[in-house]
Amino acid sequence: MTGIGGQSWKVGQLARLTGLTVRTLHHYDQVGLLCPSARTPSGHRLYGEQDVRGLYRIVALRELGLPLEVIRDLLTGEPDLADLLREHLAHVDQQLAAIRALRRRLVTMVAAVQAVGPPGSADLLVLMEEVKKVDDTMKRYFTEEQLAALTQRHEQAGEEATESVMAQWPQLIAQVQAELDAGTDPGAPKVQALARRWMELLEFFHGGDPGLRDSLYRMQADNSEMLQQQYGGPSPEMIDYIRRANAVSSS
Amino acid sequence: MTGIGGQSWKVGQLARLTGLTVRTLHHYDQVGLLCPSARTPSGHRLYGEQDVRGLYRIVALRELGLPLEVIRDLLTGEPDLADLLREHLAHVDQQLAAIRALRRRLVTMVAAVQAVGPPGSADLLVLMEEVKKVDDTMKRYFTEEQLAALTQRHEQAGEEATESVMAQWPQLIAQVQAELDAGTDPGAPKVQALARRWMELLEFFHGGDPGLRDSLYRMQADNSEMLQQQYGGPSPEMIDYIRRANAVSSS
DNA sequence: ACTTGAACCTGACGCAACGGCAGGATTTAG
DNA sequence: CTAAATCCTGCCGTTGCGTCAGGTTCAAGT
Repeated sequence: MTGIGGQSWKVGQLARLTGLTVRTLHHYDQVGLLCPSARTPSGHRLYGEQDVRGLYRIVALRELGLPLEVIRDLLTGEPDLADLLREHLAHVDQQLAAIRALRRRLVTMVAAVQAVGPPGSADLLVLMEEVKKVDDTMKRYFTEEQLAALTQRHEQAGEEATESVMAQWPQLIAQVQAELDAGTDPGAPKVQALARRWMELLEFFHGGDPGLRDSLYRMQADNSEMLQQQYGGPSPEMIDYIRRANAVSSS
Repeated sequence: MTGIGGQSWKVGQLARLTGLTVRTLHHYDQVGLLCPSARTPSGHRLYGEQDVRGLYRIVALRELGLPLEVIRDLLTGEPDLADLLREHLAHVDQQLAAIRALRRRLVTMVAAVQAVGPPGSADLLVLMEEVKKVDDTMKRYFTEEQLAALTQRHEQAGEEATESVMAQWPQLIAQVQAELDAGTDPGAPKVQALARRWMELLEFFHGGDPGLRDSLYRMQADNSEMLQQQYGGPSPEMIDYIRRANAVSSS
């Protein structure tokens, strides 16, 4: 009655046809998502053409990440697909934000671990606290988009490049500190070269984006002691020294 | 024996102390992740200082998204935290890529649905096919980073701006088509204005990024018929017309 | 000492979307 | 007519707990 001699499939055939598993079709039957419109006298499931079409719709909606229950509700009566999708999109965005935050912390943690070696169980806590502090600090100074941009740039540059740049900082800081201690004039060629190198390395982070650059500077200025103590970052004096050096060259 | 008069906590106290739930502590005991080092004669759990420290480490690792089983293995014997974290990071990256792809499809789908109205069940399949095709096409012409940048820009611009820009395209295309049909010279002021408007709207997408712009142009050129039929995109002739108009103004 | 309310215990089901197995019936090819 | 393939139903396992349920113990007030 489901069709005038319409074709029909058994579970295994339908499974091969659609790339799903037999178990999945059983499951969909069980939860009332797709019940075969017929059965053989012995109880074998028989799917008609309507069923197959329905299945394809189910798969389509499933690929959008919708839960089966929602799909079922959608197929019986439609409480507005558009609204539902937008709502789902918001949910996906939340997940996305969460997993991006997780990734940030993980990256920081990996960097920290390979920088200071495997933490001796007690240090793990301290390390995580630091990682969280860094993460919070970043979040205070950068928008979600800017953080994504930073991550992007680092991915694009590749790991070895990032490590290379990171490795050059302590060296550069030491050199500048030496000149600062020696009282070298900011206008001296040596200091000018160092300042240029400094800006190049910074460029790696902000990529020329003025928004990123400003955020970076503000974070630097506001948290210089913390950065200095925890990561051997430059002191406020050093920042000022470089600033003066740049002022000389641009005047 | 666990300490010389060391302090101890009962589940509820520890729960309040750490912000976890009693059930969670029960669970950690059950799976062997954190078994209290002592019990009262009647069986109430007593956590010592060591246990509390252990718990904090567990929470720290949990916040990195590590599964409890892995955390347990880490705490008993350490199969190198650094490797483990890197491995986990790779896993997180996979999830990230998956959810980004999902988000892309969802956004496309939402846009399509609100553009053509709620699909009449049968159309849903066609729509999804189109969405997939668009997604595949985008993936062929843009790198993952570029796609992220596109999304970012749209998020930054806000939904209403995006919709506004999208709404202006058909109008602009119609106007250009009219001039094209009328055989107006590409150098005519009217056409010049339209061409400038054209470039402005395009700017909204590539945001001035040359890589994005090139990808966009290549995709346009390679898939003009498809875009034209499916989305009322401009014809190759129209593209050429605009190109000539731009050539005039830049010469 | 007695009562009462708060805190504690163990055990078990639920969730999301199936995977995988067991044990038995049926279909189909040779 | 037999053997292999396919089908059936039902149940446990997954992840990290939430949420009862039914019973015991603790701490305080009278």
